[in-house]
Amino acid sequence: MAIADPVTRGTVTPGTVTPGTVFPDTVFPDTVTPRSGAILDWYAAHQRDLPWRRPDATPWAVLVSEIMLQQTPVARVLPVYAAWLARWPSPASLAASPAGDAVRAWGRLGYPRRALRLHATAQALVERHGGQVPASADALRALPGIGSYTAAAVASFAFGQRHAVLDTNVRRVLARLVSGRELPSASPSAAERRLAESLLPEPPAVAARWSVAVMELGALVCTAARPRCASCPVAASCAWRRAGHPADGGPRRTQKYAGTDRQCRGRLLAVLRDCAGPVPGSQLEAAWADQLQRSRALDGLVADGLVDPLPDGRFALPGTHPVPGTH
DNA sequence: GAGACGTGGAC
DNA sequence: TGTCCAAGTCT
Repeated sequence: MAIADPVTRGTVTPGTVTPGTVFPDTVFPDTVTPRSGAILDWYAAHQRDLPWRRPDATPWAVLVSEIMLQQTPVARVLPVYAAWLARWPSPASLAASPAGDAVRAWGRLGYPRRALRLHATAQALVERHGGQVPASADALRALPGIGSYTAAAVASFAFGQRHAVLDTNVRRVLARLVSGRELPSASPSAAERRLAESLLPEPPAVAARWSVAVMELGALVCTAARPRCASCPVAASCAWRRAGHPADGGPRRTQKYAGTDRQCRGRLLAVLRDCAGPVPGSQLEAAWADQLQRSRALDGLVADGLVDPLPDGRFALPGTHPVPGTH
């Protein structure tokens, strides 16, 4: 008789299978293969205890974590995440606050437009989804700041659905393990998406767990630099390792930061964030010497909705100060 | 599809 | 010290 253990072994028949036996991944189509089983086992033993992975994490909490984690290290997210959910435990609570409060609470996480979009998403959830986070990946994808990765991640991790979750970690693991390349391409291809879907275990709950397991493997073991192959549960079947760890193509374009508009925007917004109320233009002038660049950056911040220009010439975080004639 | 968009820790 | 890098999205 067959025994179904969806989390670790798939469907096996006692007497015909011994633990640790190596099969090609085609032996158990539509179930959990030995390779994915090895990753699931590794995850069970080595996963980090992160607040958004705990059973009491709400879909809203998972959504908040996914937005904060975009391009941002876990260690820097943790304290902001905790403070954010303590203050805004539901979409409705965030929607009821001014957007500028969200930008201020975002602190120095970076890419503050994420705070603005998360606030807009909270409002959309109240207006169109009864204040709830939708379980549908398509509905999630339609929300501001939520792209294909985040939609799949929330549908998987908050609702236990079966979606290919293609973040940079998963893409790097698959590039090495299956394609024998050191690094993934600049953006996910259709072939990559098909590959990720083909590797997904069939039961939705197992697929969701597998996705987070591969992400964790990429974050802790199969890292971009100095991968810890000696600690990897699937090193034996890794195409990149078997090929001798060939280095990927040419020079990666390194993005400058010092002296850019980006840095200037960051400085200006930091002044607004660290002041309780509106600030005069003179205070912003002190934050950046180059007048032309400062003016351009400030215009950009206003255009993005991150800064409100007040009639008296001062500047404020959005929605934190009444602007006459806007309603 | 290339470029814009923050920030700070690690090596 | 400078470069690389971290659970992407939008235009």
